[in-house]
Amino acid sequence: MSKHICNCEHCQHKLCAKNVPIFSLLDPEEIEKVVSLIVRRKYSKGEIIVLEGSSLGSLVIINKGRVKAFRHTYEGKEQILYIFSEGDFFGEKNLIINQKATYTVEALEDTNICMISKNDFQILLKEYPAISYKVMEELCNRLIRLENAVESMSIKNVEARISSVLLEFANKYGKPHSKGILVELPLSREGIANYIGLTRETVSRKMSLLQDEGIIEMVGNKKVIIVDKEALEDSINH
Amino acid sequence: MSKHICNCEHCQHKLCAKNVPIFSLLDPEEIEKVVSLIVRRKYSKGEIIVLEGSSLGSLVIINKGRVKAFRHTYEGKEQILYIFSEGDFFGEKNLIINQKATYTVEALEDTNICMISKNDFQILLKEYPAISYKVMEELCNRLIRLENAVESMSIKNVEARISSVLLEFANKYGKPHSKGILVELPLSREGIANYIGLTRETVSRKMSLLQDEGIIEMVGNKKVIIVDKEALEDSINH
DNA sequence: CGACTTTTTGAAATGATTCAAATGATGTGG
DNA sequence: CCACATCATTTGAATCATTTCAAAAAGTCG
Repeated sequence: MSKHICNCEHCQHKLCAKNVPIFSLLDPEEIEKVVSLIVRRKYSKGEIIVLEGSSLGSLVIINKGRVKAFRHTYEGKEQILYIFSEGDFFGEKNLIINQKATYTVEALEDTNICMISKNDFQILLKEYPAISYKVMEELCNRLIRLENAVESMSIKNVEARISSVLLEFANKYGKPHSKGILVELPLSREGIANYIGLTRETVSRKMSLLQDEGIIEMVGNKKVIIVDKEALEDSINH
Repeated sequence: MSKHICNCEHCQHKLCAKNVPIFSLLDPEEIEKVVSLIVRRKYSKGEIIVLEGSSLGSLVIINKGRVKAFRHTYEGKEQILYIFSEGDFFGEKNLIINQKATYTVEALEDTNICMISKNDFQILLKEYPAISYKVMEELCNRLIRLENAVESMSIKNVEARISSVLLEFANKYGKPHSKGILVELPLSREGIANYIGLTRETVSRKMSLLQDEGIIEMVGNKKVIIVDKEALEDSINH
């Protein structure tokens, strides 16, 4: 990981763009150009950044914070599709295929974003093919994530779905801890339920079960320690 | 739709590549170059084209026929992720992020494919940015399809899921008919079940129900007439 | 036409959901 | 820093829909 020059309060130093995966192949001069096109904005926890069905007309890149992307089903439930954090982007569907937002995006915590207008981004894509390549990479990764989600949701074994999600969070947000891996959950029980298509009660019951088995340990409502990662992995494949 | 010069038995005339969406922005000269890189192959119904976990090392474009892309869950069930037909491609994950196949691909009928090696395709991407753009477009569409699938699978109302799939098939494969839209189903009842995460018995029961309501009419096992498309659409949103 | 495969239908079992209540966590103001 | 009010989580019991297993009916193909 290369050191970057950034000690400003809101990460406004130009070289920050270097840390955004889709711009990572650009050289400093090109980064400068990208940075000149960026508009910054801040959102507080709970604020809506994009509403399903609207057309934002910009690519949004997360600079700091976490957001959830979800849809409201007609039944009133929300289905969470993605959790985006630093370096992730969204709004690409509007830029690439002129499609209105397929999900609502809401800040899970205080969040800073960078926006590049449709026009500017299309120019960038043409000028720097390396960006296209990086975007394709990320779209592929997102496809894999959704393919896994579809498989996971077709699985009858609900415990395996919970294990999957806990491992996903552990890989993304986990930190070493004396008892295992400490994970700050980005979502409440209800959020987790909406992420994997269950009810909050079921999530609660199954997580308690995993705790009884000594596989995880809950620390308050917002943290979990993965005590036995292997057991968690095993419980997915049966 | 521009007329193309093609009267050969297996569509081997060069200009056929013009009909592949990702090459559609290229001019005749460029198409020629692409065509020179293509290796053709045929598969019979039921044959495996790619096995999950293998690395094919080529982009595969379907020239004629239909295939299903699926995974085996540990429970032994198969989860179908995509049905690809003429003009669709797969194998892009290996080329773009060096990822082994995330699904098995099997021919649903006799199928002709075109293959372009990883190396050649990467050269094409660099040389013709228009291809990158088209690939991104298609990846976006695939994301939308999977996002819909995830939402659909989290919905409790099973009848709505069946209606969704029937409409999807109607849009892709439907033909006008005196009673409505005649659809040649690409999948058996069991296949449909594996596509939307249900059992074949449930699919059977719910389709019979739709028939009793006069919304569809089954013609043997492999065809369905959508009699009342609006009612089908309504049943999704409630 | 006849053998085989696929689909349909029936009845019982299973497991998540629902609704309700209790317990536990969190954050605020005194 | 504690007490209280609020919100989230857990737990319990009944319900409901899909699954499962089994058998009959219908469709397909040589």
